[in-house]
Amino acid sequence: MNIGDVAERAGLPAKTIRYYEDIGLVTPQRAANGYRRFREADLHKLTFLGRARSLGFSIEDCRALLALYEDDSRASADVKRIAEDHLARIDRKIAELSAMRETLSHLVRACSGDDKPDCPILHGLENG
Amino acid sequence: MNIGDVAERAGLPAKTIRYYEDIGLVTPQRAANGYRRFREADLHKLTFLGRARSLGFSIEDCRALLALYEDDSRASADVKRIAEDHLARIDRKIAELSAMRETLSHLVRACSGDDKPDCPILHGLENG
DNA sequence: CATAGGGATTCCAGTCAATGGAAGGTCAAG
DNA sequence: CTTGACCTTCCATTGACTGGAATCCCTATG
Repeated sequence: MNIGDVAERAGLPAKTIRYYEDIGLVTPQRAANGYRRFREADLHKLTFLGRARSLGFSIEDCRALLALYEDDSRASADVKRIAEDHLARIDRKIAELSAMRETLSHLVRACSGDDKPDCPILHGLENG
Repeated sequence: MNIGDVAERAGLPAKTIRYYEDIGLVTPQRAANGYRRFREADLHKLTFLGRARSLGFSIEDCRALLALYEDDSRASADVKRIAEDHLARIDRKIAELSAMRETLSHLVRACSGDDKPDCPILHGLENG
C-alpha cells in the first residue's frame, strides 16, 4: 500500500501518517522509488493510533499503548493504568470546563444584549 | 509599577505580561532605564485579561472583549455574542469529552487489570 | 568603591500534534 | 509527450505561553 491507500483505510491524513513515522510510531518500508510501502500490520497500527487519539490519549500514551499492543506478554494492568490516568485527566478537564460554563452562563443570562453599553459580562470580568 | 508588581497584583506571570505586550494587548510606558512602567489602567486591563483567559476565552476573543471594555459606546449585544459563541464552544468541548469518557470508562470497567495479557481496552482500540 | 542580590531587559528555542505550502520526483493514462 | 494524480522532503505556522541564556539596572552592605 502507498500512503494514500493506508490514509484512506485508516481514516488519517497522509500528512499525519508521515508525522507518525517521523516520531517513530510506525516504520513503513520503502519501495525502490522512495515511496513508503505499508503492510497490513502498519495499517492495523495506524487504525489503532487513530482510535486512541480520538479518545484523547496523548501521543506518548499512544506510544506506550502501542508497545503493549505489540507485546504478547503484557499485563492488562499496565494498559488499565494508562487508561485510568487518562480518564482522570478527562474528568478534571470536564470539571474545569463545567466551572467555566457555570460562571459564563450566569453572566450571559444577566446580559440584556441590546445596543446599550451597560454589560454584566464586562462587569464580571472587571470585578471577578 | 514595574512588571513584578503588576504581575503580583494581576496574578499573572511577568513572562505572560511581556507576551501580552508583544501581541499588543497592553502597551505600558517605558521608564528612562528601559523598564516597563505600568499604570493603574494597565493593571485593570491585565486583571480583566486574566479573568477572561481563566474563563477560556481565546486571546483573540480577549482582544475583542478588551476593545469593547474600553469603548464607552459599545453595545452589550456585541459582548454577549462573543460570550455566547464561547459558551457554545465550551458545550461542544464538554460533549466531546463526555463521549470520550463514556467510551473509555466502559473499556476500563471491562478490563480486569491483572497480570494477564488479555485486555478489552486494547481490543476496543483495535476493533473500534 | 566594590560587590552581591534581586529584579529587569532582549532574544531564541521548545511545547503539542499536527497542518499548510513550496519545490520537485514518479507513474499511469490518453 | 503531456497531463494530472500521486509521492517525496523540508520549512514555517498554529496557540498561548514557558524556559533559559546573556546582559543590564538598582540598591544595600562591607
